[in-house]
Amino acid sequence: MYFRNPIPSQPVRARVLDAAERLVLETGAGHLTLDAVAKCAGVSKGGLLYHFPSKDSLLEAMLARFLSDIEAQIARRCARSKGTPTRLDEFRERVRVLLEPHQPRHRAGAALLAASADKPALMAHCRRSYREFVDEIATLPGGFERAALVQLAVDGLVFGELLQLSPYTSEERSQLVKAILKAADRCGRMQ
Amino acid sequence: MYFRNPIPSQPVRARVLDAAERLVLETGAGHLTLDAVAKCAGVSKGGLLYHFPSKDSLLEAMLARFLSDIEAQIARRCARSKGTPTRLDEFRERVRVLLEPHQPRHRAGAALLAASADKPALMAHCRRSYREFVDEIATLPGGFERAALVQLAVDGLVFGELLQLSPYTSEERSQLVKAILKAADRCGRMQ
DNA sequence: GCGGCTGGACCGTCCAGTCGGTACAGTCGC
DNA sequence: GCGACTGTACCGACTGGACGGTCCAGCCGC
Repeated sequence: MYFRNPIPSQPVRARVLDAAERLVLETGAGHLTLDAVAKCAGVSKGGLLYHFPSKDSLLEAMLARFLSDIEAQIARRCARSKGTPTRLDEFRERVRVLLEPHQPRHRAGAALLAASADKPALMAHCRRSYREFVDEIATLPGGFERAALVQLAVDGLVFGELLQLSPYTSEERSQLVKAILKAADRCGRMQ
Repeated sequence: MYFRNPIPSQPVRARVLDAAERLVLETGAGHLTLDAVAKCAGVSKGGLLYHFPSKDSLLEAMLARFLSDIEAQIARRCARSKGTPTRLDEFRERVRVLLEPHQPRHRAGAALLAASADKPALMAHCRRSYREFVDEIATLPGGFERAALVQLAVDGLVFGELLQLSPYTSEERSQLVKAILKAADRCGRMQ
């Protein structure tokens, strides 16, 4: 399993993962090839395959980084505020993290597109992770439904942008983000 | 342009498009190959290429069918109810159509994944179509924000399922669908 | 001089698209 | 009514390039 490694030395790996994400977003998940990634990351193909022995392992690493990055960012943001964070705090920070404007947060979501196109089986891990999250938000005062609806809206916006389907101007987008955050706040209130 | 053709004779074309959608969902957009589509549709490769002279044209046809199918279904559902349908009626029917349980509505959404993976430029057409829709819902009594949020939740649920990321049980799903429909109804009321 | 790391030539497979065909229905001059 | 010809639908071997992955010869810090 490539998920949850002790994180080998960073620089090359990180550059490769960055390159892979960029390629997915700029050329489409179907054009994510090892040669293109190597070129884009400034590594030789041999070098790439030394760090990621197969394309699958690259995809797994992309997903793993995507998941751990989100958690790390949420933790960092929660730590910044005083006191121990509540479930609601975490939920709100997650929404904020996911909705951060385009660069570079979205780049990470590219991992989902790439995995789904190339090896849908890899999505199982993310689905489990999503499930744990859903189980947690179900304990919010507002209940499962309210929080899940907010999360769905977040997903809709993010996926729309990842697929280049989102038609919103940046003003409309920030208007929507504000509305979603407000809805997230309501998840802390009993209904 | 392959969009908006006078619709050539159906049977083979439809079978091919069905096969392409199935392949995307079952094997991932990256495994949508002409040979696989031909085999799955029970046509020879030459036969396939007679109807769709290139892979791009197949993708365009998938998108075109996806878009026109949605409109057709909305129109059919609106026609079923008495009186001339209002904007709100149309909006609600759109939500219902998109959220119809898995088969075969989702199959059509596969077109989005395939196009985004293979030829992201094709998404522009869909984005424009989405934009027109957004402009329309902005005129609902509840305003742009409320309706857009509902639509985002719809998108989130659908894309989550297309990417096999959605972790919801079927009870949870129908609970969420009910909640989304209720929210759609609120779009008809002044805020 | 050894081991972690990099470079890039090379290989077999896969894939989009080509091409030369077959089959058959229609039609037009005669 | 018949043979020459045309257009439509379809077939599948083939090709050239791309792609994932292998192999091995270095390079450089220690």
